[in-house]
Amino acid sequence: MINSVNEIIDSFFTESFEIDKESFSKIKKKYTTSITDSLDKGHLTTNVCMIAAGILKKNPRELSVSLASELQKSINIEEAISAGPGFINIYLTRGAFVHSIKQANNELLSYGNSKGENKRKIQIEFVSANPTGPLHVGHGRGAAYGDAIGRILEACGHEVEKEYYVNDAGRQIDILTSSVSLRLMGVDDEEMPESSYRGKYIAEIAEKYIQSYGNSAHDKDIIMANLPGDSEKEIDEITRRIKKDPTLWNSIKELSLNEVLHSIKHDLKEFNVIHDRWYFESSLGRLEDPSSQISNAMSYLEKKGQAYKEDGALWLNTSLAKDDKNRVLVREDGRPTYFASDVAYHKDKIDRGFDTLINVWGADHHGYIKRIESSIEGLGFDKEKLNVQLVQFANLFRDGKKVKMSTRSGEFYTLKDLIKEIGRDAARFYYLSKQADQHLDFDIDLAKSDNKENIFYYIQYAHARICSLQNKFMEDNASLPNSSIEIELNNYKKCDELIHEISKFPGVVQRSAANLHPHLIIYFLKDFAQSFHSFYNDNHVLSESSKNTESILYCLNAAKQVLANGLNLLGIKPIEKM
RNA sequence: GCGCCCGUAGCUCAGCUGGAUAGAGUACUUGGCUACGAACCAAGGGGUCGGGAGUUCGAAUCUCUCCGGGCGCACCA
Repeated sequence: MINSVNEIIDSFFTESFEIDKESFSKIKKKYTTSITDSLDKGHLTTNVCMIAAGILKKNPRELSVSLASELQKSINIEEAISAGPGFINIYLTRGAFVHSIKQANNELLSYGNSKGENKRKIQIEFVSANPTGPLHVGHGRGAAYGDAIGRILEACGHEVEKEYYVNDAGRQIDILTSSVSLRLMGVDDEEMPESSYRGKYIAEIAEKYIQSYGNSAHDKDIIMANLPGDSEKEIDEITRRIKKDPTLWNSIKELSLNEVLHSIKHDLKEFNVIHDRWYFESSLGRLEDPSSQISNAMSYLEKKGQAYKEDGALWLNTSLAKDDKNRVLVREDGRPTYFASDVAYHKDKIDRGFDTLINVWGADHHGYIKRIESSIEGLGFDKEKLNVQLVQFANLFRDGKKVKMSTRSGEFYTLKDLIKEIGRDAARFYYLSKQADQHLDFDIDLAKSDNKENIFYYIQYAHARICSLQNKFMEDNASLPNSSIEIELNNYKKCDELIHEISKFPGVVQRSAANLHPHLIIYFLKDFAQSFHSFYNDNHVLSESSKNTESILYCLNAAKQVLANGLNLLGIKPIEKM
């Protein structure tokens, strides 16, 4: 509908005025026709006259009066009125206005989706937590966010691949392996080094290891003798000693990594988050191997003159792209930095042919963005391909107090705990309820409460109420109604506000996709639920005349579809019965 | 010092590429179940959108500047 209005507007300007191409494209670029926020301004509104007035040096009011009379000729438009400083408020014919009810009833699950004129191949990399322990509540936010934008982008016609980058090659994995090894040697809670992982899950992994391989531990007295005082050096020295038995090391490492990955995958599945691909850092290969991906990436950068040797290390000239300083790719001693792996990984992602790479990162990584962007430019690609979305940490509150979390000691509130306490869908909902790059105070008590303050249930309640009405109706009828005849004939108008809201939904989904903002859907659903509850309270649907009841129910089915589709885009299952 | 984010009602927050009288929830004061689910609805008060300047027909929204708060700035991962 908006498109056909825009066509009239465009031809009005191109045909009625001697207008050069440049001015017209300026107007076309700036003006908008949109659904009004409330019905007292009509159904649609456009600001084109105020935009054009400045460019054509005309009076906006006069423009709007003549454009309004032009618009009124359209068969879908009942009336077009010039309003305010030069807006045009458009009243659609009854048929055009109620069209969205039919559309939602016909398209069902795909109502709100769009075809995507510029369909892109998009990769979203998210969560990517180091596989050194269970996911905690901080990871949950990134998981919910990445998954939701994936669903929303797909609904807008894009091709989306979701990926988890597994850092299985670095020092953190060494520490994990050492931690498990120490447990196997019988090191107890008190004795565990400060920098080791000490959570309960470490002991559980050790237990698993014993079950599979028996207890073939290192000699505790040798490993633990004369360790350096500095806690970081201490754990590294322990690792060095344990690694002297490579067979044992590798078997412990392999089992530990598998166990942790298994639990991460399990938690994500419980959270309704599925990654299409798990990409292992180790698959980039080693620098010693000249045919590995990481070697290829490094030599490619060197050949292009982007990387250079200095003080025995290999540096990337990132400051050319406005990074503060150049960064080391390969250390003096020949070991690659984490950055080197990341460069190689991003090269691989681009080589795989994605138009857009969305990286969902924890906010503490924001200093890292410029560096990666520079490396992408250094590789000869447009840095616009990369879109980094930062996710701020979520603070949990219970009884008005912040829930404490200390990661190293292992006493932390895991994602699993959260799902168990408030449920998967409520957790997803509240993670998504605020723009991702802003701090989120996650109130556990609120998420469990059962009043309007808990907007998750407020929205679900609207859906459940419609289901309940339908069930009641079905007690005496064979099937649900399939038209809104009384509403179409304008005999019943009390649903109008709701219909107006139904028609807004596809636009909300598009905006949400364009900005990568799932929370826009949440706030829309909240307002939408409010419109419904208000209608429901004022009107007793099932005691209307049978014609009216049927028409209303057909309309409410469209409303139910909007609620369901909105929730589905967030990865949340609509509730049919509270 | 440099970079990123934030500052909107007492509190928690919405506000889309600039648009018409700045919105919700909560709290406070009231009213509404002999009807489909009261986990609900309705009404009221509450604001110099951190301050200032600029761009514009029009600014909470864009630009600059100042103030206040948070975070990040490794040959760690």
